[in-house]
Amino acid sequence: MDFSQDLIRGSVVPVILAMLKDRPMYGYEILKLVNSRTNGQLEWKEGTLYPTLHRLQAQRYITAKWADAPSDEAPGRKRKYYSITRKGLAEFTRRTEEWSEFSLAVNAILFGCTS
Amino acid sequence: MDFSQDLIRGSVVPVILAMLKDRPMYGYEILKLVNSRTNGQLEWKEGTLYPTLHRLQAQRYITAKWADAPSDEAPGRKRKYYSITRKGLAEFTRRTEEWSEFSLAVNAILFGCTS
DNA sequence: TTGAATACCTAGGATGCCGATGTATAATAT
DNA sequence: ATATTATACATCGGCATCCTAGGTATTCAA
Repeated sequence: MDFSQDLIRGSVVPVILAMLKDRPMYGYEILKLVNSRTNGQLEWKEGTLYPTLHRLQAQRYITAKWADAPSDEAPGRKRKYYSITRKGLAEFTRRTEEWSEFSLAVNAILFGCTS
Repeated sequence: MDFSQDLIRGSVVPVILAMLKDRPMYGYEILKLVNSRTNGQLEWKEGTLYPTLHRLQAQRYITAKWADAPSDEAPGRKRKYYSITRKGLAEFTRRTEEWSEFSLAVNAILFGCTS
């Protein structure tokens, strides 16, 4: 199944924040992890991810820091690591609640429950 | 809770098709019913609904027919009733399945389940 | 008769996903 | 040696679509 752009739109920000909630990550890593965590169902494009990261940074939900990749991983490579801020954590909570209520409302209509 | 536009976008078409699956309806009716069925959580604007109905009609997912409102309901009023087509029904099925898989994938990331 | 509710409509602004394209380096294959 | 792939970052413009703001017209209650 290849999800429509309109579905993707609503999920990019909350999913990024959810990823960074656990630990700092770099863009390319997020891209691959979202892909593998959903068995290729959520397959973001780079043209979607990178501008979104910059936007979240401008909104102070995340911070960025260039650093060397660990020498036992990818020696000599530079990566841009993103971390979630306190403000971003609050936004994550808000977005997650929003998603929960939203998906409940949509499910109620799509799958009956007209009681 | 006031849902973001990005969340709304993915749901408008499947929800309309779900409504019309049961019976023909007119635009204003859909607007009010979506609102009440979700306790005001999904509150579409007219500028969202009407262009979408026209688009769905152009795509042959629904058909439109002007008719008088029932005399015991709103005598003298004209309404534009929309019905779902066979093609629209197939699209509804496709969209509903897409939504199910999508929300599962998003939930998996937002609420852990990293197993 | 004034307002609200019903019932339809569109134009244009704003937003954001994606295809295409670009840069650069490291690892791998031929 | 050289070509290709994978890693890792980035931007631009096209396109779709949600919403604000405005419009028309009718019915009904205050």
